[in-house]
Amino acid sequence: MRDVAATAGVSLKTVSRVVNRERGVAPDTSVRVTDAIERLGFHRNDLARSLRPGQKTSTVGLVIGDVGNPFFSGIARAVEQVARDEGYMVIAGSTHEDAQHEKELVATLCMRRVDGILLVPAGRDHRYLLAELAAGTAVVFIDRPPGGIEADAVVVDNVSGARRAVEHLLASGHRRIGLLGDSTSVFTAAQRTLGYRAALAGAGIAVDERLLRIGPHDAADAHAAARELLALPDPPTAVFAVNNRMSLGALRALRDPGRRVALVGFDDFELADMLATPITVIAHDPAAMGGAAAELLFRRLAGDTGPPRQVVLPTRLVTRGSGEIPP
Amino acid sequence: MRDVAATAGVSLKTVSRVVNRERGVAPDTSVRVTDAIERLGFHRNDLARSLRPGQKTSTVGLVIGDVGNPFFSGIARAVEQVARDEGYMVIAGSTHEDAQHEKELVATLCMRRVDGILLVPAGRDHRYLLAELAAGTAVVFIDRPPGGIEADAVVVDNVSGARRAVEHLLASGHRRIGLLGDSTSVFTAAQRTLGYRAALAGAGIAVDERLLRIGPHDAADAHAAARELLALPDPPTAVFAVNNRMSLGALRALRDPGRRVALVGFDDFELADMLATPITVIAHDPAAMGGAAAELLFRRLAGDTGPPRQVVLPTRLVTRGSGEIPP
DNA sequence: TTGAAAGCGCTAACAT
DNA sequence: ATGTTAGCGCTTTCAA
Repeated sequence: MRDVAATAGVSLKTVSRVVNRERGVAPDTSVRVTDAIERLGFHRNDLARSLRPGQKTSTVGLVIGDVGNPFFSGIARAVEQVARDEGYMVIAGSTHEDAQHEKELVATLCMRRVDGILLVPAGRDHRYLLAELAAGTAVVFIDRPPGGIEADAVVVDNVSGARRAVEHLLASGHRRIGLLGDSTSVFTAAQRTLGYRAALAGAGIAVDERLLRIGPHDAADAHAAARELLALPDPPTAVFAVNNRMSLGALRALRDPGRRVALVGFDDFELADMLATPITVIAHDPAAMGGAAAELLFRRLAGDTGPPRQVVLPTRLVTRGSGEIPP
Repeated sequence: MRDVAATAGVSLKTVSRVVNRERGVAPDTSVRVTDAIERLGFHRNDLARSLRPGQKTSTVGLVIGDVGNPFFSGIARAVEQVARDEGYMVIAGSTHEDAQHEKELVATLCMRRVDGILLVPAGRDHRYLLAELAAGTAVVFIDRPPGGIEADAVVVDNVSGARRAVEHLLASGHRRIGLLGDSTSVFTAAQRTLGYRAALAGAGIAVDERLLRIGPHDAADAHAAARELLALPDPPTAVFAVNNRMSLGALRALRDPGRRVALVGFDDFELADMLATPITVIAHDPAAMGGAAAELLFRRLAGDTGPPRQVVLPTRLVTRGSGEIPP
């Protein structure tokens, strides 16, 4: 910037004025400065800029489970869109569902002085965020609520969605319904398992714990777990998969044409309607969730200081075939 | 940091030493400082840190087409992984295949002083990067080569992959092969169209331009275009789709069970093997591409100053059924 | 082992 | 309409 000033024969402040489009610069001076900027290939250093107190970095942090998972990339897409409209950039990182990793990512983002953080938490205790919150960093939780602190959150109605799924299977006459449950440390998976239990309880059916497969975390694990279920002496006639990875695993295990096992999955996914047996799902909208969270964050950044808000998004049952297979 | 120094009763520099784990600090002094840091919830300001000349920001920029597209999110995932291992964060943005948008994103990243940029370019002219390159910002192109400048690039062998796809259809006896071609402004789509033409030329078949649908850009466009193809008086017996979005569109148009139209798509995708008719594809590995590009970038950041390198990754034909349907 | 002073690139406040 | 000065939070000499 100093070089530009020297080249244009003006002071630093004048260059600053031109760069930031402040008014009160003579047209010809402005042109001289613009020329110098062009000639020198100058870019304002936004790091130095945001060093001044009271300045924003115009950056938000996004912490998700895994960019490679379409559920999370759907969120990321929506967040990026909103951020872009607000003139913000997004720094993103994946936790791979590791609480320690989540903390490290958040710490790194704070050192980078992001104005706000959008967080799909992996851990359950977020008291480590108290200092940041107090320091004025806006934080909005996505998909899973905060633990140990009060903060904004946008989540899905997991329990009733899962309950709905299982009730749908019960309505078709299923009585032995398996569960592919992901790791209990994943909040949504735990909630959906509760919904599963609630539906069975509501129908007066005792839960057969042998039909529960808690623990598998990726599609390959889920595949193995689903095979185990089918290999039981008295296998389930239907399966509820708590998320898209579980559904994928289940699909591969269930495709054996000899047996017709019903399947309902939580999370919709691309091509679910194009499969040999189209998949019935509890659908919700990751993009809407990401968008709502981003909107909430920017409202905070714009000065909204109301009490923490919790937005709960609805789910809907999409029947496509796999969930309507009779026992 | 000043507060920490005051609280611990030491100088700024001593705090700096402790924070950066420099040696030459008495153990008890170090403890006092660490306590103060803890008590004050202090985080080093990495922005200020990287303001000093010669300092890195430990940040790389990633410019892709669209995080929501699994092809790009596969790249992003691999890049993030490598960056993480190197202690870097990733700032990402999507161009939505708009050249102007690409330039703006790159400019923003430069203002944020990223150490390097990984770029899936939307435009064809990258001379605007010359100043940055000269200023020492490392740039690696992904999926599409640079235009007008010399720079590292990791790409896929598009022409021969596409040629292979079409030759596979020709080998089954197809003579009227439609093309779903995406926008010509997308480099890979253009290259794959060349491969299509080359295969037909090699077989001595004149290209029927009415079977080419150039222009559709998302799956919905592709769906409409595929329907147009099928509605022709003399429709194609096979279709080559130049990328995953085109394949998705084609799929939905072709699922009418009454007619059996063969399909080969460029880009593999999740569940391609689980569809009613499993899809034959020209597969390659977006993650490998992203990973290789990131490795190359970090080698540059580590001081490698060799001539620009171009890495060309192979493709492979994966036959699953849709490409083996006879005419 | 510790500290003082200078300065990175920028902008806010205050001249001129 | 333009310039001067100070200082953001840190690290880098250099000195004690």
